[in-house]
Amino acid sequence: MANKTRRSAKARAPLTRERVLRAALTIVDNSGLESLSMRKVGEAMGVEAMSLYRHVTNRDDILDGIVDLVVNEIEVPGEGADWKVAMRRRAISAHHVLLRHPWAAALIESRATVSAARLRYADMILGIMRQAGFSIAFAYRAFLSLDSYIYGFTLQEVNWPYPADEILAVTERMRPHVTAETYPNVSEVMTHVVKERASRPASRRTDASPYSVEFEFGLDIILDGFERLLSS
Amino acid sequence: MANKTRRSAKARAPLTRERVLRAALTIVDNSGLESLSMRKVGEAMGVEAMSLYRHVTNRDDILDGIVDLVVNEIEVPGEGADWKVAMRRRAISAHHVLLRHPWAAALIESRATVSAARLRYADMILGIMRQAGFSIAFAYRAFLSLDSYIYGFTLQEVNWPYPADEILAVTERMRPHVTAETYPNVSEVMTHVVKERASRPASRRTDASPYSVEFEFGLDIILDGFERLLSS
DNA sequence: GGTATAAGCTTACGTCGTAAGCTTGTCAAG
DNA sequence: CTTGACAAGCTTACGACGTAAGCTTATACC
Repeated sequence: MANKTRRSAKARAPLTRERVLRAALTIVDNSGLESLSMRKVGEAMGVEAMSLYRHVTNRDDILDGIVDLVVNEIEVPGEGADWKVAMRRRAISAHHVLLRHPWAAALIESRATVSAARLRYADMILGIMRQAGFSIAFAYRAFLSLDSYIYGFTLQEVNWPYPADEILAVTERMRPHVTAETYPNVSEVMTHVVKERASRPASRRTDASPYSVEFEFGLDIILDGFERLLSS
Repeated sequence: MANKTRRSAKARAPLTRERVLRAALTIVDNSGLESLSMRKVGEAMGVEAMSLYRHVTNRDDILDGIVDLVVNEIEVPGEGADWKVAMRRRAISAHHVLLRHPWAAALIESRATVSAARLRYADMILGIMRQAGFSIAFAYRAFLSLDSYIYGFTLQEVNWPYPADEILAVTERMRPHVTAETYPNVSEVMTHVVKERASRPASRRTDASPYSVEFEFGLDIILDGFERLLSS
């Protein structure tokens, strides 16, 4: 009772920016970006919506905050490793992280603010390439290209109408509209994908995403391109 | 007066889905995605918001509709041309179109529905590659990779804090936070970009986007990668 | 005990998408 | 010319949203 930090009847941990962002992240991960509202975040913390404004400046600030939480989840190997291995690993890590938070790819690219977390991220990646002998101009363009690919691919992937394990259901639903007469090439690809998935081992690796094969196809083309330019 | 199609005092063209979508597109192009509301579209057409529901099913339907308008603006060369030239041209066309409608890149990728316009688009591109000797699996992956790059790059570009012609102002504003001590590699790149822009002719081509050099850097890496895989 | 401060709360405003049902102009059938 | 059906646009209303302005209350220090 006479506890130094005693609070009113309904005791609860005090609000902090950190805790607000965590609560928001949970909501967004569970129910999607569109269901993030100040009122819902408040409710999740047992607090009124307006109380949040003591700890974050507004809704956009929350969005920027959870983007940073996600960016910090991406693993960037130290500068010691071979640049190609390092770039490949961080690309795959980014891919995984963005799949774990399917709303994040869209949000990261649509936020104009460049936070400290993103600066740090960019700096590490540029550093790895510079140390490997990339010129400044080359490292800059390589970074832009590779990140464009990573975000673009993942964005398509997470917004694909249905998850990869329902691909059979999807194709069946689309079949009536996609026939050899209407869209011959799409039709051809659809049957190919279905067949190829059926024959693919249940999961190549336990942690692999359903589209990691396709992701790594483009990734390796880009990295090989860098390598060729680097040695010329 | 006794006109067969006489309308009430305040005459105006009748609503159609087409006209609603055009009005919405104008609003979004002029004032951004966030300011598209049913009420504003109605106002722009001299009509109440609820009247729109006779011609579109809801707001999402409008979004799908204007995405299709934009997708149809992308030029896809016929199947006759060399595949590499054709892919390069349509990538650059897509890039231009997405810059003309800066909200579109984010929206296209975040819409789950696959419209007829997008199916037609995909079919033409797959067709060009198939005809050039790409296997089904190869064409599928190439299409995914290239589009990931195009959308990812443009999405970063349109959300860049400031347009390219203000790049000097931007760097100056960021300088205090980005120094050789805090983020050495980003700092290095920033000075390089500023210098390089200063020496670059005002515009390489009149219709070129400010980042077309960077865009085509990654584009050519990917296309060259396809070429190498094709001939092996 | 007194009082300043910070944390959370209440109320309120303007905006949004859209459900439900109403009015009115048009035109074919009788 | 009347009738009545139908389509197009309108009115009203509801619950959700972000957040401005100001209030209350619990704690911390003198």
